[in-house]
Amino acid sequence: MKRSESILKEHGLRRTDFRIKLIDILLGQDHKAISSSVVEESLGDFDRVTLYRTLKSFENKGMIHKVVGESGEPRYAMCDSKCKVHSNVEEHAHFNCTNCNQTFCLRDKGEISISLPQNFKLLNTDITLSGVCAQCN
Amino acid sequence: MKRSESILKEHGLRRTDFRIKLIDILLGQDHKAISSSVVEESLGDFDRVTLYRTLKSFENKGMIHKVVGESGEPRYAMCDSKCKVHSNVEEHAHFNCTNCNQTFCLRDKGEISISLPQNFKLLNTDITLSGVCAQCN
DNA sequence: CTGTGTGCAAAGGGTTTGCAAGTAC
DNA sequence: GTACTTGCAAACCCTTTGCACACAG
Repeated sequence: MKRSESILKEHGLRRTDFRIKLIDILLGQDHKAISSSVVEESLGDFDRVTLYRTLKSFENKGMIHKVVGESGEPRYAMCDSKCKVHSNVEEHAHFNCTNCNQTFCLRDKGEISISLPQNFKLLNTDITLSGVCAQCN
Repeated sequence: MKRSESILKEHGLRRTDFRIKLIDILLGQDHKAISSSVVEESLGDFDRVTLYRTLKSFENKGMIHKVVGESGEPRYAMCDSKCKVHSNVEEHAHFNCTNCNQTFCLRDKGEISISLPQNFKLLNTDITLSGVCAQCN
């Protein structure tokens, strides 16, 4: 069984062609988060509505996580062991290259020290770095 | 001259009723970033297109900064001395309350230590915290 | 067979564009 | 008077919803 198929089975979702293709695309991104429009380019023949619904269903199952960058355009990446978005905790930071506009999932969550106003309770930290990636440097 | 008017003059923009009203609304938020829909509620009689254009023009002038949270909904806040978005550097972190959904501009930029992949060049750090604010706590 | 998934059409909502009229300076 | 602003209408684009058909299990 392909990896994409076992991922679907693990999460109790039916193994359809569309979903397998989508997971394969996401798995092929090597820790980069891509937008739905980029997914579309790779999908070839597709229905946009199905894509949206499938992404949402994957997200709900904790299979993928959504990153919303400065542009507001949502991007998606497969979750791995360091990805616990379903419990509202981002386990890694993201990096957006200002040149090629690609978004990378970093291995590191990062350590942050910041002073909050009185009586504010911190639950989650979302860190998005930007700069120039290795390819563009 | 009102503060809002002098801000406009400083940035070389004409002092129209709409702009003065908008700046007054933003100044009245006490370091909270608000969405355009919230601005609309305060504006009363307004034209949405003018609002979008004015926000964009203010942003380009470095008078306000835009924060895009997890929802992807853009929010805006007046810039102060600690706000240098026009040079692509965020000088403070943001905090989003998961209860009241308000976004606060923090005084602190925060210190972060994180390891980047080889040859990545870091230019900017965007930190968005979430949790419960003092009012909701 | 049954419930889940997909495709199509249409609606919804936020944002942008074009253009004519209005107004700050 | 001139260039900048505004208001209105319409276009755009992404996303969601409704519903009938298709298909995995």
